[in-house]
Amino acid sequence: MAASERTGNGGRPRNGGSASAGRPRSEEAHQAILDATLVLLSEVGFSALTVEGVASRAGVGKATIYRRWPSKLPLVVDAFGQLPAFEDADTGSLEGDLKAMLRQYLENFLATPLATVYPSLAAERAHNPALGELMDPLLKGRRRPLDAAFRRAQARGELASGIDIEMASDLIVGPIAVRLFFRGTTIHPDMVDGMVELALRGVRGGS
Amino acid sequence: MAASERTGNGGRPRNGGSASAGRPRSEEAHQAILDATLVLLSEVGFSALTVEGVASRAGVGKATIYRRWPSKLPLVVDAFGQLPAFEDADTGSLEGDLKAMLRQYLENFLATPLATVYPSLAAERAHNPALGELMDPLLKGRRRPLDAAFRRAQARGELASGIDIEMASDLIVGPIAVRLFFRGTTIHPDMVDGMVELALRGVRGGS
DNA sequence: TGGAATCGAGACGTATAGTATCGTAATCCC
DNA sequence: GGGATTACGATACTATACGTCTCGATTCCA
Repeated sequence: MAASERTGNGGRPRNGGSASAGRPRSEEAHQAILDATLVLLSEVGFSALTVEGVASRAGVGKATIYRRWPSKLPLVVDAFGQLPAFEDADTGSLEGDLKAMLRQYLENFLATPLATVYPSLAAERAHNPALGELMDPLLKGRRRPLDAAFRRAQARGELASGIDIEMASDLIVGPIAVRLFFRGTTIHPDMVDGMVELALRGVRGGS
Repeated sequence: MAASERTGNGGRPRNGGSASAGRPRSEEAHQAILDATLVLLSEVGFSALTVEGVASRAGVGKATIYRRWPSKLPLVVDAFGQLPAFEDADTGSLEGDLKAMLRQYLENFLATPLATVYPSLAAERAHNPALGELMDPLLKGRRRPLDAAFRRAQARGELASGIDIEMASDLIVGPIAVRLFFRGTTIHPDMVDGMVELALRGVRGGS
């Protein structure tokens, strides 16, 4: 899988364990390709991203790319894996944790052009189950600090233990995703606080 | 071919108001193109949708398509406009309204392959501002019944008048969009109730 | 009846995906 | 060291799709 090819030892020969002579794959080229992919992704977006463009920007031949990734999609998935994710913040309260993490994530990733990879991959996975399987572990990992905050809150007794954390996490992330990607709205960092409060207290609870 | 060629709004000539001789645009072709677009969209998805495929499926020439839509994207946007949206439900309570509307929308649209148009358009708009402007009125219109339910609840005193309806609406729609499009999860209609309750009462409010 | 704009069909040029083939360069094994 | 093996960058190649354009025929208006 692509995953095994980017697990640190990127410049590995094709056969992981068995005998392998010959020139090893260049780790430099590997990283240059991923970097170029991210740069181009933020410059022209996913649909205008061409493999030839990546090759040229990375200073490698096309074959060097196709030797590592079967197509443009897994390449972008791997590049996606190098993007900043949620960073755990343990402030002592659930509300504080969520606000801090969302602010950080917003400023470091969602507000950058790189964030457009997200809806592009979402669009593709709908008709490409293999892509979904490639993405899911990545997505899950990226969101882990969020789930951890909910679990800490439960441990503190701050949150009912019966709460469905997955659903709660969707409730926090969902509105931001919709605004950003579907409605094309920019989100001011200050708006994050209001959103978190609304999600925590509920629409009906009133502010 | 003896069909009545109504010069309706759909097949309007290039010049809206001024004099126009010549054969009028075929309303049949217009609708056939939109229909074929939707069929193919659900069959192969957006990225694999080809204008040639649409032309062939609709039984028209490519020029007939490009005469009406400058590119594939606006065509898909127009087709998108023909898809089922929220249907207003006035049950007497906000919770009832939301549950009913979401269930209906889920079953009539989100659970069908047609729903994949959504993330595709979201992906494109990120790097195509013109598309965003084309979509926004459509999106706003589709969500209007949802906003209306919130306003009714406010009028009944069921909901604090200070609530930001746009944000509340995002809170309802967001989790579903994230599950469906980003995480690739299917949503059982029964799950809608739990989501609405969580959004209304808040994560912290209780079970 | 003639002008105008349409129709379906498809040729055309450009661009990109993905494959295959160059000659060269790096590494392993003997 | 030397030979085998594999990767390297570069580029030619096939196939597909976009968007433009032309064709003769059709349909409507004046």
